Formats: sequence, C-alpha cells, structure tokens
Amino acid sequence: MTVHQHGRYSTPVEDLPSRAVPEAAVGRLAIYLRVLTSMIEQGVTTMSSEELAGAAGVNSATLRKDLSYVGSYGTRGVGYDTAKLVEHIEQLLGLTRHHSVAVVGIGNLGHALANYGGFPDRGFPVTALFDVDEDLVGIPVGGLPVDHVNTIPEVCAEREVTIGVICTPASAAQIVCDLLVAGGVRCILNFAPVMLQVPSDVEVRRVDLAVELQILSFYQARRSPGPRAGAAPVDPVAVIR
Amino acid sequence: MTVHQHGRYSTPVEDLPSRAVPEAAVGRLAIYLRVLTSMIEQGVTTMSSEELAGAAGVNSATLRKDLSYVGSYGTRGVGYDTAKLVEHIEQLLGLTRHHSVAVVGIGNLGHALANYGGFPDRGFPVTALFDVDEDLVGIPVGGLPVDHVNTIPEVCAEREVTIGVICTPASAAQIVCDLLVAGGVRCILNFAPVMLQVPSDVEVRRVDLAVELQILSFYQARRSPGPRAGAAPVDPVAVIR
DNA sequence: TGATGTGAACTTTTTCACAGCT
DNA sequence: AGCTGTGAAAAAGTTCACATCA
Repeated sequence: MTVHQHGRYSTPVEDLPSRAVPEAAVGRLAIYLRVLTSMIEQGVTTMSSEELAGAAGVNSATLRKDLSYVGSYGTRGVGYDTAKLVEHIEQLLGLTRHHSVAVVGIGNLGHALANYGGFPDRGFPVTALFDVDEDLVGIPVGGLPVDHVNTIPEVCAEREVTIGVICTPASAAQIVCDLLVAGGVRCILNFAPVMLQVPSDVEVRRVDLAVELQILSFYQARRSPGPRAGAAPVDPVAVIR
Repeated sequence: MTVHQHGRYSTPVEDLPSRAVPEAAVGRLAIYLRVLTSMIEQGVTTMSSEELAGAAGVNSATLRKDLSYVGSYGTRGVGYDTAKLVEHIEQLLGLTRHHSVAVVGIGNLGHALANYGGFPDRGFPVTALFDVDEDLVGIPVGGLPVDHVNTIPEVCAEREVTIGVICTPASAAQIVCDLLVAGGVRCILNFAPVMLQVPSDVEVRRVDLAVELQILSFYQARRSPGPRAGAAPVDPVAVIR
C-alpha cells in the first residue's frame, strides 16, 4: 500500500468550514486551550494576547494570528474573554463531539494509557482495549476488558471508535494499523517506532520516544565544551510534599 | 560558511560546528537512522535517496538535503552505504556518547518508562528514578530503586544524568524541572501537560497526549460528511499471532 | 488609551531541477 | 545511465508594525 499524496485539483477554493488552519497553528491552539482552562479555574475572565502568549510560550503576534483562524472574538483595548475563547477553540478542534478511543497493545505503556480512564482532558473515553495475548483477553484493565486483536475491525466498528492508539511492539504495529483502518478508524496515534503506511484519508500522529531522546542528544552534543553543566548551581530548593 | 571537504573524506572529523542543522532536519535524521538500522538487519547494504525517503515518508529531495548536513557520504549513480550512513548520523546526533536518563514520577507512565530498562535503541540507560511518595522510595522498579524527589539535585549530579524525563502530574512538573536543572540536567523530556519555564541553556521537548488527541480530533472534525468512515472496507485480514 | 486584527516583510523549510560524479 | 548534492524557486510559517476600533 502506498503512502499519502492527496491529489489537489485546480479548484483553488475548497473552503470547508472556516479558513484553512495551518498545521502548526492547530497544535498551538490545543495549548492555548489548556492554558485558558487552567486560568479560568483560577478565576481569570480576561486575558490579553500578550499574557496568553507568554503563558503558552509563543510570540503574541503568532497567538493573535492563530486566534484569527478561529474568528474574531477579542475586544480591542481589552483582550479576550477566556470562557468565550475556550468555547470557540473547542468548537474548532471538534471537541464538542466525543471521540471514542481504542488502545491496542496492553503492555507497560498500553496499561498506563488504559488506566488514565477518561484520557487527558476528558472528551476521549477509552472504549476498547486489545492485545494478542490470549491470557490477557477478558481481563479488565482500568475497568474495561481486553479483547483479542483479531476482533479489532468488528469491535471498533461496533463501538464507533474514532481514534486508535497503537502501543504494540514495532513488529506488530503495521498489522494492527491495518486492522484499525479496516474497522473504520481514521485517526491513529502511534507509539510504536515505525513509520506506518496508511491510505491518504487516515491521519497518523507519531509519538516517538527514541526520536525525542535523540533530538535531545543532538542539542546536548553541540552544547558548549563540557558534556554536562558544571556543578549544580543549587537552588533554594523547595521541599516537595 | 562551511568547511568544504575537498580532497578525500578523511578530513578531521572533529569539527563539531558543522553547518547549522535545521531543527526540522534533526528529527528526520533520527527517523532515517531507524529505517536504516532496520534495513541493515534485513541485509540491505545500499539504498538510494528515493528508497530511503519512501520508507521514511518524506520527499527524496528533503532527504538528500538533510543528509547533506551530515556530509557527503553517498555515491552518485549508486546511493548510500547503509552502514556508513548510520555511523555518520549517529555521530551527528551525538549517539556515540551515552546519555544517562532520570525518570521522575513513577506513576503509570513512569513505571512503563522505567521498565523499558535501557530505553529505546539503547544508548540511553536509565540510572535514576524519583518520586514524592515516601512509600515508593527504596522500592526497585525495573531493577532500579526509587529515590525521593528531594534528592534530585545531588543524585543527578552524582550519576551524571544528562536527560531528565518528567512524568509527574502537571502540578509538580515545574518544581521537578527546577530540581533537575539544579542537578545540572540540561535536557528535559516533559510528559506533563504544562509549559515549563527553563533557563535558555536548557532544552525541553514536550510529549503531550492531550494535544495529540486534540489535533487528531481537529482533522477528524473537518473530514468529509460522516463522523466516522462508513462500514469497514474489510481487508483480507491477516491473523496476528 | 490600549489591545486587537491583519497586510506586508521576513525567516525558515520544502521542493524543484539540473550540473556533476561514479 | 543513474543518482547524488546543491543552488535557486516556491511554499509555509513567523514576526513586525500599524490602522482600527471598543
């Protein structure tokens, strides 16, 4: 099976819902959402682009441009209404709908994910668990019984799974991926260290520990002279408790 | 500009500050490395840019440009010697040195990471585990006893930890981060859903489950009409075993 | 007055296309 | 004949700077 290459045709205006949101902006919007949620909990009702950008670690112009993809919901001279903004970002990210999640591969990581239960920031209920190991099948993990991977297509279709999370060893990832796709799953979060081949209408996000560590290694390598920072410039270390 | 390697390629390999490698290229190089390693295991000794790019899911021109940051180690009309290329990429990414890793927060995820033992693709030995929970302190997880977070600065300095992995709840992440920095750790992999504030000489990589799910949600939302793909276009499903 | 929203400038990244080796 | 390596073009993304409006 071949990868990507979505044939864009001469039709210049293929406007779906709103303006096309740049790839990079989508990720940042998710971050603004988190910052906003946390600020709202602290009773903050209004924030300027400067404040929000600072908390999210981006330039304020970038933030304003990102928000402009969502629409114009700020007030000049004042800032953004936190609650209103959250609402609109959630709308844009499609978080008003629930996304049923299946976790495949109940090893260390899969176990950890299954135990999150509702998954970070609710809205992503885990409704199916799969593993190859016959001994695991039927055993409840985080309150949900494990099914056999062979049943992925039926179970995913039946439970209307929209997001599949692959936590299997690399060797099984592609097959599992194919099974998820056969089950109608079009969004995949892949923790296995392989590049998955999928049809062009399937979106894959990769979370790759090895790659992250190697990137850190790169920056460490081309840091000043010493391999490690010298002796710790010890902080007035607060005691955690 | 760059030190062009005229004559033979046996120039002093010591010139660390080679051409500035673009951020984006570093991540891809880590992927090429993995693909190459896996191909070598299958006995492949030579690959063209087209083949390698295909396997890594990138454009072949992008791949060649990325490899040009590493140096010119291909053979025109032939391709790249897989073994040689691996060697040079590892060199560039600083993988010839070991990077001692500390995992902080031995919950579900921390547990999973600690149990990887040597961490993906070896070269990243886990040498310290930390948690706030006094009951966990001293208990070995994956063969290594857990230390208390208060001892992070000393232990990290002592064991020469270069990479800190934060798996704590969001509320503890910043404090833990400060402790790691105090311990001389300059590379941090953050799994907690917060934006960490660090000195400019500290490199932070974020792995954010919630953000990944929300990005998938976004693409799902602006997909065709139906919320899910229709009935499964069932594959000739291979039985996993 | 003060902060948004956005065209324009700038920077980075990707892709093209082809000269130059093997 | 074929594939790399790279300048140059194109695209994507970021930042500036300011008109605009509550």
